[in-house]
Amino acid sequence: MSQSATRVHAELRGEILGGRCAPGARLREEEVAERFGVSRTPVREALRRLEADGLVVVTPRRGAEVVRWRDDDIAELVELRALLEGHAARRAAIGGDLDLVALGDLCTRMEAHAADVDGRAADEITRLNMELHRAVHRAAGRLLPDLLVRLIDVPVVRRTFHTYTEAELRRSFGQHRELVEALAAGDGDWAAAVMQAHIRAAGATLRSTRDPGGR
Amino acid sequence: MSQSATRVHAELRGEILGGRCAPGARLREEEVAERFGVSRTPVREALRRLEADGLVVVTPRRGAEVVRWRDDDIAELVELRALLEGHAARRAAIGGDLDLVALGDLCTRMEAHAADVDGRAADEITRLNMELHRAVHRAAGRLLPDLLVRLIDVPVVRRTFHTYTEAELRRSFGQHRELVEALAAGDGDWAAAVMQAHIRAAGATLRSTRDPGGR
DNA sequence: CTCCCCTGCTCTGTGTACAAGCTAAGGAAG
DNA sequence: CTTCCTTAGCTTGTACACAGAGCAGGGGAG
Repeated sequence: MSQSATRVHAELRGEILGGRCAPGARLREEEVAERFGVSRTPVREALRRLEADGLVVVTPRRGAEVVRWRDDDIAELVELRALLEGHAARRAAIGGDLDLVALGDLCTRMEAHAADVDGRAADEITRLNMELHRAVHRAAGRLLPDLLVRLIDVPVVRRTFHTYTEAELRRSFGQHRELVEALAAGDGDWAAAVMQAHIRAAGATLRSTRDPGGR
Repeated sequence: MSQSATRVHAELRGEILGGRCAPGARLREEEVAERFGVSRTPVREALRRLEADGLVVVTPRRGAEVVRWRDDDIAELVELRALLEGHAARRAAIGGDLDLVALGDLCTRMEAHAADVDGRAADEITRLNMELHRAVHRAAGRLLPDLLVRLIDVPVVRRTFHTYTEAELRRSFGQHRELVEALAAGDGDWAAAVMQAHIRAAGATLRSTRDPGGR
């Protein structure tokens, strides 16, 4: 949209996803405006877009505050991702036009970081992973990507790859390879199944990380 | 959020959904502002919210214009609704707490309008129908309703019940009754199947209306 | 001592003014 | 006659100012 508003939106988004903004923290317009060196107008627009992304909740006369995620929400989120991304994989395998070579390249680049998960590699893996998923979404339709925006980059996702064990990481990469293979074969059911497993496995890892003792 | 912005948003939303705004029509901020007797500020916010709803597309230096729906989009939309609403019905049947009496009451009130579809009844049926679906969505989770906002009240939906034959209308109402029965029985698969059929039947009616000769 | 009311402050909601960018139309040159 | 450049108009993007609604803190009364 605008220059400043877009920039503020992206910055705040990064801060929230990166955990640098505590859940429940209030985002006062003037404070944010001063911090970014702009007026309140673009800040207001940025906050509204964050609300549309589901990252903040804005109450009529109280302003915006960073959304709090409950455990129930996380579970529902994994469920919906599995459903929608599975559907996306099926559609992409059947009809979507996607660059299989580029997808394979993404896999290769992710696997190159398999050794050093502890360093900055996790961020890069997160980025590449998101790029791969997005490519599948785009191939699946026009409306689907916009729907998934509210689900894919939720706060917790940001930290996911940091907490992966090497075994989990290899499984994840293996599923990526299998997904590409299923897409290449044009097998919708296969692609959907792999994607569902992929998402649910990530969900399980996430759950064990946040709640080590089980439920 | 605000008073004026909320009002303008609701009004414009109604105009777009009601077909009083032609697809592709540009919505200039000052023009809208003058029409509603407010300044550009709340209008801007209303337009951004419409963008979040997927009802307008706003291009950086060109402003907002009413979204154009292609036939492909409609098909994808029905697909996604069937997927997500089916999921919602399953979740609602299994765990969600919903007022079954109230749902039955909604069915009764809809059926009362079965005779005169031609009059103002169609609008009332649309409203009641939406209320019933929303109740199921709410019972299914916290994130789901927000996702479905972008899908449920798309322009074409508005005109749906006007074009229903009496037979189609009866089938639709019958499916509502069956859905409530499945929900009462706590049978997730049953509820999901009925809902899927319900959505896809509506999609078929929609398709035959827009494209009488078939594909 | 406690509870209620009042007052002051803070923050959002809205109005308005200015600046920047895009589009299109008109004129001049090849 | 065609094409490119320039310029003018329109529309959005941003900054700033004011008004109104909550909320908190303090003071007074019971």
